[in-house]
Amino acid sequence: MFLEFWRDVEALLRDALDRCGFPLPEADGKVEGNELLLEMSPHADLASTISFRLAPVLKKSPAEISRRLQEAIVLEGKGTVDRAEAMGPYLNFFSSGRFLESTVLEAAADDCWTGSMTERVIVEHTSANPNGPLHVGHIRNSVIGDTLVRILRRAGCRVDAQYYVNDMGRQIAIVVWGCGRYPLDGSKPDHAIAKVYIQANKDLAAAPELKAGVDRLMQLYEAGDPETAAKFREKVEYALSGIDETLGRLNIAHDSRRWESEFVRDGSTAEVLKALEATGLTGWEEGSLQLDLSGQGFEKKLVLKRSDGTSLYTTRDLAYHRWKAERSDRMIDVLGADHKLISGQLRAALRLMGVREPEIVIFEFVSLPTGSMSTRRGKFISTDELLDEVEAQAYREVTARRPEEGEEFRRAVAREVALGAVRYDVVRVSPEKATVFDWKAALDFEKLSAPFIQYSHARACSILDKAGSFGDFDPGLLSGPEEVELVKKISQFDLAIDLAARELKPHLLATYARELAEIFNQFYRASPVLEADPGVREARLALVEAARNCLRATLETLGIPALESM
RNA sequence: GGGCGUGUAGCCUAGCCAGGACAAGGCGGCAGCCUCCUAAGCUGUAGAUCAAGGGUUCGAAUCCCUUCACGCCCGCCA
Repeated sequence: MFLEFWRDVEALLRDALDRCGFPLPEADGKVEGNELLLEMSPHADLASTISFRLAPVLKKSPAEISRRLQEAIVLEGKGTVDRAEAMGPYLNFFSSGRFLESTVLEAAADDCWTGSMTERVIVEHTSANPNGPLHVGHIRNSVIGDTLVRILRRAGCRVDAQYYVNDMGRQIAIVVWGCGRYPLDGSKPDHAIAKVYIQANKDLAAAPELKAGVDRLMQLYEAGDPETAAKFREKVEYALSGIDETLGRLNIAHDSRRWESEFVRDGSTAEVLKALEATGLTGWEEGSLQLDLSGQGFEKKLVLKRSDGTSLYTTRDLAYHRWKAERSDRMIDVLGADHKLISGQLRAALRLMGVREPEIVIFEFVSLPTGSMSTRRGKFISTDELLDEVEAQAYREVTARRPEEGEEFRRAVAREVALGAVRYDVVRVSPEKATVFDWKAALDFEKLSAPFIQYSHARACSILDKAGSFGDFDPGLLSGPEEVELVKKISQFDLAIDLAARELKPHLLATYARELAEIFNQFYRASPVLEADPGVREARLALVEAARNCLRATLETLGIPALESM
């Protein structure tokens, strides 16, 4: 679809540059992959501003360069391109009727939504400490991570979504220690663990001498004491079962878990330490092993081993990343902004060891109107609570709109609308923006939201359902402006996926989804389908089918259920 | 104090990395559209010195410098 059009335009433009004897603009290393300066434009299907770049080199006006290029373009054999026009300094390209027709045919056949990437990718996301439930800060990690997984799969990659289980940290030792003092009540496992964790922290704050008990647990666990290991394993698994349940409500599942203790037990953490010592940049300070990263631009030394001999999160993480590097072509970590510094140090240390560095997607924090969240202090809105509230609101909405439907239908719709609303609300904002959680916005199901997109899909389904089967169609009859716009937007599915997959920007797909739904709704309003004249009716039905398939593929890639009725 | 990030209409956000054709959406405001395929929809309208100041450029929301505001980090926590 659109990527093919893009490649055809590139070929035409390169060829024209050749004919004119014009050079490619200086590749200043920044324009990588787009030295022809092609961009989306409201004035064309694809536009180039290359003439501006060439003007000082050729000592000609941009308009003249565009005119010469247009004259030099030979369309022959490029079926997706209809024409090129020099519009002042700009060079505008327009897609052909044949391109639009084949887009409708492919999309209606529902077999054009997977790209051609083939890399093996490991995406690590969520990886929350198993010391309590996911809260509304964590879901940003989970939703961005899972959406990236889905986008990369859609692009063609083989993806392994991993949860890195922090079972060796102090937090977990505190949980295990706390469980020795307080029973877990019968509530949802992750919530029950949090209660003990919060109480244990209070105890420790009140009586700091108790800390020794926690330290001792950490040492025993690191040493591999079987009884301690069983306790840790049990509590962590218990918390994870609750976390998994919540993730399930969000339509998120990991393919595998890696426990950080694995990397201590199998000796790879020790190997990493050895490899780092071989760089000559490590040293012992006050009994702890530290790595000097000043050559990599980090002032602070990185502590690799505590003075009591136990390892630290970062050291184990280095072993984990070495493991991942050996098993993937791309590895991607989704991390909160608080990990910016440490992940930079991690990359620097990997560089020193000659291990490929991960691509890191950093997202800024979600805070409450009253301030930042904290599991330790019990100050958070849990994801479960959020989903419950949104679901209740969705239930009220669907009951008001579809009173004739049964309880089961309304419950099911409410659940899927709520899940979609929460996911979309998170994914639509670019990760580098800090956000403040807002109940009112979370419960708003209007235009800039998942239900808006789900609704478009349901409308398309409704039309197709009423139409039943229909015969051959001529896509050439789709010439109204709303029809053409819709086809063009459908064709851009592969572009949206490709861009989001290469740049790891899931919010680009959220934007695409909104635009697609919006254009479908405009088409819906302007173009009767079932009552259209024979011929036009079949063509429009095919377009509705194409749009339905595209909406469904887009929603699925966003992890949002594509409801057929709501 | 140092590092990183953010600042776009009353509110939330896209665009910024790869500078170019009128700064794009949503919420809220105002005005319309259901004898017609689901109105969770569609149409119109008002609302922006793109934080401030300087610079680079034929051209800056976008690049550079300074300042201000907010967030995060600077732990033998994760």
